[in-house]
Amino acid sequence: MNIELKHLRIILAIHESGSVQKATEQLNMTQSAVSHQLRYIKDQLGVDIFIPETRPLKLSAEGLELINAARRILPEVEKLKSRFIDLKSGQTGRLFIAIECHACFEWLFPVLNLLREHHSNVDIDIKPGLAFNAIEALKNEEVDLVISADPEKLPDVRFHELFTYAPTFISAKEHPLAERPYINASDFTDQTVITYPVPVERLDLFNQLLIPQGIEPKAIRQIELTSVILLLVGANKGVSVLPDWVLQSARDTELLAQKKLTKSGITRKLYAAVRTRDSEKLYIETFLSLSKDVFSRLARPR
Amino acid sequence: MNIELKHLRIILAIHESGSVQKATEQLNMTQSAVSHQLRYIKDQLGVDIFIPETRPLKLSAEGLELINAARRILPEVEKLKSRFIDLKSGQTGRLFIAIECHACFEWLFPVLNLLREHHSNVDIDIKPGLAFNAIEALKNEEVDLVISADPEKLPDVRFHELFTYAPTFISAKEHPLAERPYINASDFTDQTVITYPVPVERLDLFNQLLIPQGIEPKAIRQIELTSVILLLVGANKGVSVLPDWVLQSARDTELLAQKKLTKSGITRKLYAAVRTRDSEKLYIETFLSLSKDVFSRLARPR
DNA sequence: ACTTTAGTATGAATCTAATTCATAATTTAC
DNA sequence: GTAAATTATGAATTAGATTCATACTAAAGT
Repeated sequence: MNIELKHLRIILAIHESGSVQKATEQLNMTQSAVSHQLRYIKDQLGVDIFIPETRPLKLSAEGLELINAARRILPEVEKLKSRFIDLKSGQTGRLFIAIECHACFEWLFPVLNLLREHHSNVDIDIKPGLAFNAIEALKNEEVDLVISADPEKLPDVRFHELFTYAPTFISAKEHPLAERPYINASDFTDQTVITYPVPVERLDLFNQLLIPQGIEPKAIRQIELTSVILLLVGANKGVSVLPDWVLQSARDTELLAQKKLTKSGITRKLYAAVRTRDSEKLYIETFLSLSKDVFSRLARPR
Repeated sequence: MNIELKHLRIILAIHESGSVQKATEQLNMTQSAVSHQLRYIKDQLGVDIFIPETRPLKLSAEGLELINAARRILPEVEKLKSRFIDLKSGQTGRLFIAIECHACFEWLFPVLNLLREHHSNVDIDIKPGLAFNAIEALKNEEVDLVISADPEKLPDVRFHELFTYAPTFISAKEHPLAERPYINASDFTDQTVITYPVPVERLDLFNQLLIPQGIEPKAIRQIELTSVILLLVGANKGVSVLPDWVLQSARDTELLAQKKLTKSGITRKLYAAVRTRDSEKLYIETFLSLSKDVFSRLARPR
């Protein structure tokens, strides 16, 4: 016994319109096609749905049951379909984010709060602990967006540029290096560097400057909170390198000296990586534009 | 967006078995067919159901929703299908009965009580007020079975013979006609005849004997209850004609004389008329065999 | 009761969609 | 890295659905 949704729709249309003829319109079928299908359905179920040779067509006892079932089942299917329309367009969905850049919490939190206001039907969350292999997690759909500074050319992943920033050296004002116009890699050899508690390869200072030049600082001290890093540097317990926008938006920077790295300065770009097929989803687009908004406000010196 | 039950079944089978390959068995499809369908479904819904290039196949967030929906919808459809299997076989259904023969209540009630015991899932009822056009009501599915003494040759209706009976004359023992070996039509001209309250054309006495011979009795008195008719006849308030089995099963017949009608006697047959397509339904068959059982018990003189 | 009209059923032809076969491309396991 | 298993794909085939033309049936009008 083969019964499909199409058949339920046909039976329902005939019953509600009162005749095969009238049902043809809403079904977009010819009278003949409907009639053939009606016969097929009858053969499949083994019983007459409509009492033969009556006009207007009258449901049989069995037909009534079929109608009742159709009225339970079809709305479920319609709900499913509109759910998928929403999912596809990004009215609803899931946005799990992995961040490779530790300082990014600073601007990401406000962005997500705004995003939640715009898209209350989207499940938004930051997934920690995936930073090292975030792009892989993106492909596996463990996460849906990765904040990364290292774009790759991948067929299924698209990197949307968010903004440019400059990793910037900071020290206490009384620190000897505070006199320099800029800081070189070699200057770090006898310094204690304060960093976020992540592998050094993921820090701009190391992957852009120290590792390429084979230089190691005297000591590394790992601190979680940006404000504590600023405090320790201000107290001359070490030096650090943070994105310029962190410094511009932070309070209590009057004790600090800020210097560019290398004579020409280092600049980096942050990207939001998403699966290509998610790119045009509404909440992804909103995320991108909100990120730029929030960043431009943060980066504006106070 | 076109989505059918077939598609839900395919997705569910793939997910539950873990791979397209394994799903082919329970779907009775080749791997290629499943793969083509999977692609079609993806195109229709506009999203990936399974995360591409992973094995074992892993559901995407959207795929999970689809599975959940399938698990809601498919059991409903299965329920519907097994309901129709039951309906077709006669495990369940409706048995509305029209009776053209008024005396038939006598054996019909016990039959229906027994039938209810055997088929608790069948909705059994007697529909009064359809007696004159009962076969039409049968075709229109207002009723499902008609007790009739007048079989017709119809394409969609089958008449199952139930049993033979003899319309039998009764009078008080002291009544003049009680001396006769048998009763003729002409004997009724000066009699008061007690009948059920139905049109005379539907009474055996009239349609078999009096109307063909153009004879009218002196008076007709209509009484609903068989026992009251017997009482009145016993009290010599009139004569009557009832089926022999009514007389054989009734108490208080010692005051009555019973005579056959005409020299050769009149016999009639009762039939159960059902729509041909219902003929092999279980509860119809049970009805027929129970009717014969009950009748043979009733007709056995006590 | 007969004729007309509207609706329904049906067979053959046509068109569309599904399936198969053969084979390529991927992925996993060793 | 190679072999084994799984999945994807294109072309050919098959099955299924639809159309067209027309026959049939039931209701409405004369």
